[in-house]
Amino acid sequence: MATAERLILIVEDEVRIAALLQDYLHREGYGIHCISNGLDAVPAIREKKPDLILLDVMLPGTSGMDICREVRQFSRVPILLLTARVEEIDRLLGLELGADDYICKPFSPREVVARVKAVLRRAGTAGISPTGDIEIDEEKYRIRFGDKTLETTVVEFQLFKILYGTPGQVWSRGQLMDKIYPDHRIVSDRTIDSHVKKLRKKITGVLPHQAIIHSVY
Amino acid sequence: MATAERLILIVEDEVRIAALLQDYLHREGYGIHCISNGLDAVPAIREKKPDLILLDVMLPGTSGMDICREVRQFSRVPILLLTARVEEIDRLLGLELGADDYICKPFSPREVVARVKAVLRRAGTAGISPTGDIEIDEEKYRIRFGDKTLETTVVEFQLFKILYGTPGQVWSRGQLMDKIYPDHRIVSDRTIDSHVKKLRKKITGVLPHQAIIHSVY
DNA sequence: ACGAATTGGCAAACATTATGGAAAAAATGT
DNA sequence: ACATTTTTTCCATAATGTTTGCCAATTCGT
Repeated sequence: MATAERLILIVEDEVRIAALLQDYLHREGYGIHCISNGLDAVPAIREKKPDLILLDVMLPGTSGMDICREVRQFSRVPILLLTARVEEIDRLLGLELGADDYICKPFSPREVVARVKAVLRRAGTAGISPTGDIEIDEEKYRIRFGDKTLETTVVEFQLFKILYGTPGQVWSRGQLMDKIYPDHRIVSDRTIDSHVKKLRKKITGVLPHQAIIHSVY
Repeated sequence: MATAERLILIVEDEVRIAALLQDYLHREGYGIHCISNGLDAVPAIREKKPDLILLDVMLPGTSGMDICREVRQFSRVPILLLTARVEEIDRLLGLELGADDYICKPFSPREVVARVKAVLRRAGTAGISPTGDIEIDEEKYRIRFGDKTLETTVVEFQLFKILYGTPGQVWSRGQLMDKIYPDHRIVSDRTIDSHVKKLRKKITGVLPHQAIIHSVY
């Protein structure tokens, strides 16, 4: 099954670098959105809901580290930090910002592309989940909570990934449809309901007395 | 009831990295054995029979990939590959070495620990049988399970080797075709189905009530 | 409290994928 | 060339997944 186009948000003040990255990543088939000011980053992330963020550490306005921390309050979207100096990486690692990878300048665009791919591939599989013990198997469409495993179908799996990746966020049926169906296909609202229902059922079968997915009128 | 201590074999030439890993993993209660030379790896694995192997890809002596392949000929012990560059992962994934996971340098030791735990957990639940009771005869296309022997045809034999060498991994029909037919010949998908069917039949004839090959819808 | 709109749940219709049987086609041995 | 085995294709059926329509339950605005 094909996946929807991945959107990458680049937060980088040096225009030339941003353009270079945009160029390379676009060529790889990713959708790109660029931001040059740190202050605009968080609102843009909330709105665009990108699949991955390339985040410069040194920014006018806010620090990339602060943005990283802030984003982690409401989203688990993969974040790749760009930093000027190698020595800094050690420090960043210690800070446990919740970033998924780090790249040093000067970097080759190819390397960035490679890391983006790597991070996207293992998005979810890495055990960096704040909630604790969870593991997502992209190949078998399995989700493990602690010692219990959930077998899901493709649609349910995608749905879970979307919702899990954006805790506390509200999605409309239309938005979910756009995410799940790459071809902007139109299906009935009931379809989403149905999948949500099945997913809920499976989740409560494993985590009883714990409402995971909430509805907003 | 006491559990036997898990032994982890680290194959890494950079002493500082090896020491770091040893330190962290030891603190988690694992038994550690370190090897700095690729040539010593396979004999050590045969002798120590570790529960997991942390294997550097770049090694003096032999390549980690070769070691991985060689080990998979006689054991299904979980292998975690360490690699220097992200770009390399793409290549490694394509090679289908039968490794269980990949980690890029620079990695945080915490991440390694997390992945080690994850891989061991998977291996534990998957009920992987240790090396002993199986023997593969490349010449006569025979596979011996304990005291029972399986006579297979060439295609069935290849199929078995591929699947046996990569436990838990999901293969598409196309991937299997590429593996089985070196000349990139194109055959119908049903062909793979058919061989899988026959192989299953032969296996269940010898190991009843044991599903070995699973399908992912 | 009431009607309108939204959501939840179910079952049936529909679509896709897997499996097993059988037979054609190709390869192999005698 | 013939018989035998193996590989491949085709088909019918079963199993699994997806989507939709319907109606009850819930929520919202007035």
